[in-house]
Amino acid sequence: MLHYICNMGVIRKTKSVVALLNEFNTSSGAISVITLIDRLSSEFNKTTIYRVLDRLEEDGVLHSFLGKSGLKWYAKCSGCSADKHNDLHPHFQCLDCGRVDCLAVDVTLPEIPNRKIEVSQLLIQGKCEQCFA
Amino acid sequence: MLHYICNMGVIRKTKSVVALLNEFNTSSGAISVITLIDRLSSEFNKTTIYRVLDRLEEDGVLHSFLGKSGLKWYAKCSGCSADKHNDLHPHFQCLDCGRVDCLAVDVTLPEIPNRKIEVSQLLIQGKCEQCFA
DNA sequence: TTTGTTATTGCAACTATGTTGCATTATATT
DNA sequence: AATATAATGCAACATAGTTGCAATAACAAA
Repeated sequence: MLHYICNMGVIRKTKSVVALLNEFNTSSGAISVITLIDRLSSEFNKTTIYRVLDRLEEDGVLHSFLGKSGLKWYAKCSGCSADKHNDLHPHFQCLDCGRVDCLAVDVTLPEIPNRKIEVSQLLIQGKCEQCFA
Repeated sequence: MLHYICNMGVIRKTKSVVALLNEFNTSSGAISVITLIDRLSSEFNKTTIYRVLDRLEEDGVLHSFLGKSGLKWYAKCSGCSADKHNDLHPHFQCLDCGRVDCLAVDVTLPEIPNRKIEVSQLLIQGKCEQCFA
């Protein structure tokens, strides 16, 4: 059940951690914090949800990014650890159904003279596979 | 002085419009809404500032995007009108000084099968020309 | 210049997302 | 079982942005 609890550092296997990991294991794609709070706020305080997500991100289990309108989303990391983060893939948000996915695609950033690139965030919007009829 | 008031549709030349356009004419680069409110809130209500920025964007005078942490930024449009928006350039945010600029660079988006791309937002972060010693 | 239309503004109250401090509880270690 | 401390809940707070509405200002037309 807890596929992602392996080398989780200082994270304890609490009910909220289990419940949140379960959310990400039973659905592909990314989930917004708002959605998680909607689903779990009868069981857990929203502060707890924010903090557990923080910890899971620190440990490389999840990664976060901002969707359109600045809301925070989380998704399972593939190939990330607490040491190294592979967050540089783009995210795709469907303008019809709202679904958000990680794209397993390499982005070639443009050459920018005299600047040092450290992070990049690429959010692509359009119609997803289901809504693109 | 009012370089950008030309074909402004239904926009009236009010004091707040003049003041906001002046901010963008006296500085290159993008300005966050928060900064604009800081600078102008003794003269204008923040609601007014939000609404004028909205209108200027609708008219193609400014364009907006979200910086890191989801804050809204505005910058002068070059080559935009109320009809057509050329927002697809990336934005660069300096992690040292906080400065944000539009990059005059074409981005080649990756090919994504079975999806229709409508918008994309690319935020690059690192060290800007000044801070990159 | 005056008048009339309506776009624009200020204000106050509100919404929504996210954060903080602290006392209490639960987890893992010994 | 005892202990150390990570994790939680709660309440209060912080911040960005929005809404409704009455008052005001900009512009066009007379």
